[in-house]
Amino acid sequence: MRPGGTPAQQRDLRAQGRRTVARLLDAGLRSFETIGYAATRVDDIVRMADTSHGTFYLYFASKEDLLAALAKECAAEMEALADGLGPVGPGADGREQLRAWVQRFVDVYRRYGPVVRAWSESQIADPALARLGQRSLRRITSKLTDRIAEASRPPGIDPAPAAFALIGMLERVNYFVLSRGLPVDDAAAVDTLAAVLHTGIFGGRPARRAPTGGRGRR
Amino acid sequence: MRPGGTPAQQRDLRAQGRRTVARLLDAGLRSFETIGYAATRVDDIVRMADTSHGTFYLYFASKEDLLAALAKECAAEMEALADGLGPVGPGADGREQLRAWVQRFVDVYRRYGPVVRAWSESQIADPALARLGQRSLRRITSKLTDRIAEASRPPGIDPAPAAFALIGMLERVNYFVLSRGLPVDDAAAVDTLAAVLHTGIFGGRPARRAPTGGRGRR
Amino acid sequence: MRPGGTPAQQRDLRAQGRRTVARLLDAGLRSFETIGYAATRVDDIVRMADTSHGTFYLYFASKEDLLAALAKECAAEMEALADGLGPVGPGADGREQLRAWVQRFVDVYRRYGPVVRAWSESQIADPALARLGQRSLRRITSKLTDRIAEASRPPGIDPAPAAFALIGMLERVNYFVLSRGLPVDDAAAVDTLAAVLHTGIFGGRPARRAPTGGRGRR
Amino acid sequence: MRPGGTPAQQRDLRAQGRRTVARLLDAGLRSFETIGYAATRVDDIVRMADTSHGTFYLYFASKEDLLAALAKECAAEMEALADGLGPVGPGADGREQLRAWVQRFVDVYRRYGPVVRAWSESQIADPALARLGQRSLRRITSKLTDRIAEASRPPGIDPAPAAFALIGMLERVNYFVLSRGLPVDDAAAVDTLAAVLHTGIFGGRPARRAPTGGRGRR
DNA sequence: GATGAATGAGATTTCATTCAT
DNA sequence: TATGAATGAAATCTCATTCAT
Repeated sequence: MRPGGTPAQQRDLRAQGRRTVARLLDAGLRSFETIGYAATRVDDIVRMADTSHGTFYLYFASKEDLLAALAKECAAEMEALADGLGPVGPGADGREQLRAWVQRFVDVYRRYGPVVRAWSESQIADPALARLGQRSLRRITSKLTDRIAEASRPPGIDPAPAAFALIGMLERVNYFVLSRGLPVDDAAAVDTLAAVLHTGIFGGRPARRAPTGGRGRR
Repeated sequence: MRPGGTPAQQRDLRAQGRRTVARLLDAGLRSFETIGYAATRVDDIVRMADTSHGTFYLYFASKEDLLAALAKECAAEMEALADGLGPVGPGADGREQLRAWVQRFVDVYRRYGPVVRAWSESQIADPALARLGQRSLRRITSKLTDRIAEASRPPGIDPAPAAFALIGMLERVNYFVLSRGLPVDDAAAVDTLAAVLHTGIFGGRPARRAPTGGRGRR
Repeated sequence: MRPGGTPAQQRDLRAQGRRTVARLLDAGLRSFETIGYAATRVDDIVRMADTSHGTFYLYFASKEDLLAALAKECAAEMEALADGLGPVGPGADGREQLRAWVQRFVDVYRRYGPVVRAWSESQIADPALARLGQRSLRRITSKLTDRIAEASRPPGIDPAPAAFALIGMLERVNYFVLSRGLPVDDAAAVDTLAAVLHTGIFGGRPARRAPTGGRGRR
Repeated sequence: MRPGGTPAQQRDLRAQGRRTVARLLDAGLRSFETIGYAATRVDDIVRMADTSHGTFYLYFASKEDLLAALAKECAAEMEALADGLGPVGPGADGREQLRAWVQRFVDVYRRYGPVVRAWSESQIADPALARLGQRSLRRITSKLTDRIAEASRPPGIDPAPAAFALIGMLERVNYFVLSRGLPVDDAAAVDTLAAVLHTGIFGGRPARRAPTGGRGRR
């Protein structure tokens, strides 16, 4: 659990060491959240984790190594999420299932959003890390592509770009709403996202009468 | 036209100076595109613009100041784009109109994408710049919100989050496809985006028979 | 003791760190002495202290911050000096006491002269530093003003400007004689200063034996 | 009149050129006054003189060259001032004469104070300029030394250091009172300075009854 | 296991001076 | 005579990483 960076993996940590690793990972995540990966200094992380520079390098080979550790956690979560999406039918239950899945995405993103963003930021960076990201993104979109392809999707929808549209829409709306404090109600956002995806991508029939929405809140 | 940064605005430039400003802005944009804002050094910019550090600081107070100048241009383009979207009807012409608009977004983003991304990256950074971004985003989404609200949208769609979904989806797909070399055909992407938005957000009727879609991915 | 600059005060230093701070302070003082504050480069200081730029900024925020640290030491010394001046009587013992005090001023100035001068040089610069200087000067002159006011001073002497005259005369003569190599004997300078101050400001009677004196009024 | 710097002296200026030189000299003086010589940028000077960098170097070889031009003016004034001090008698007329002379010093210093200070600041700087300053200081103090030596000075007063004390006291008090806004009345300062010098250095008899002082203003 | 100290390469920024018009 | 543009050497400052205790 939470294996830490390269140097940490070459030893077997005791309880105290594992706690320190966790503190550093959390501090990194928090700082990436607040000021972004690029702007985060190792000093910020160790101050937040209430430890020292020396200790940081006891467990991580570099700042990027810590990002990589977080990224592995994040990739695992995201892939599990993608795998958790079953076939989406056109009816009300399909929509409801989609809604639940979007909600799960929100939960994961609330924790790992900073990592996802750091990933895009650190454009070329470490090739190994970049490959990890691309591989993960490919797995996720390929799973989604399959789900879209098998659905009774409307004409004009090409499954591959639609998968990118799906994941991109989720990511950005979550970013806008969670990280910036945008003036949008969370529940309404989840409902709307599910509706757009269902109707627009999975060929869902619009809900007869919207139990929650339709009143056009602003 | 292309007013340059803070120091440049306090003098009135001659033709030569204006040319240099333009060269620096272009070089900055190109470098942000290639290696990202964070990774770009002032040195990269001046080498690309074939001038000296001293000259850079004659026209811009800092790298962030250059970003701000580009951001103003970008905000103007994006707001014009938003204003250019007329009412979207549910029929084939509504869909076609949306497709054309998405294509225009692609064109603008091809130029200013790096700025848009830098904007999110440089999270809190300079407050004035952050405010500019928020104001601009608000204007754009508010315009889109109006268009969505007046359309015969499907139930379950709340216009405000839908506007964020719209712009977020466009932004990310363009980023994936344009900036990363993702394995998606451009035209198919535009068609699919237009279709998702039309059906999923503006309550458009699905096209009778999809002329472009259905052929799978590449 | 010797608390260092702003960054140093936010941590608690160990012995090694305190030694480094002291080395930097001494190197700064020496360089200010030799070539003046304005002409001193951080590079001069770190070379003299046999350390690196990085280390300098570990303990001081800037060259000015180091000056401020020295200034605090200097202000404390100067204020202690001012407090050490007792009532000055008109007789030989008053004169002798004044002479001893002037000699102590010389000793303090020999160490902190460069700081005093840098203080006036860096005219408005950092407002906090300027305020510190003004406050200190006010304390010193106010103490001196009191001593002058209580002495049997000659008519025409207003204590407040006289205090400035006293401190100004001491400062400049020390600067001329100590820092520039002006052709004046140190002991004669101290004697003369004490005599001028005693007779001219504190209403002292001229010394008994004197080839030119003896017209002994009062 | 106001010959300008080295480059200017190699041409003969027309009216317009002479006006520009004067504007630059004044701007320099004003800036030295406000923020000091070291902190003054050529840019400050040309902006204040409402002209350009190119023009500056048309008339002055460097920033230091402008200081040198001002310094020559200043040295001439100061030496004339020193020459203007006649023998100082011990009586009331001697004191009055001294008072008038101190007042003339104040007038000169009000204009050239910044130059005097820049002179001390720019410690080693250009050797030619340094020599000019030392020569001028020597002339002035030597003249003053003679006047002190010939006066019926009190015992314990060595003329050479006394001359430095005299000029140093005048300089600093003027600096404190004129340049810093110190809480001292100008007229009282002049009276007090004259009294201190007369009694303390020139062996003057104290005034019978003090017209201004004695009540110990603060 | 943990820490504060130190480093130095590299990035940013300044500014006196020269140049082209 | 005047100007804005350009320069580049030098100065300041940052920060990931290593080291000694």
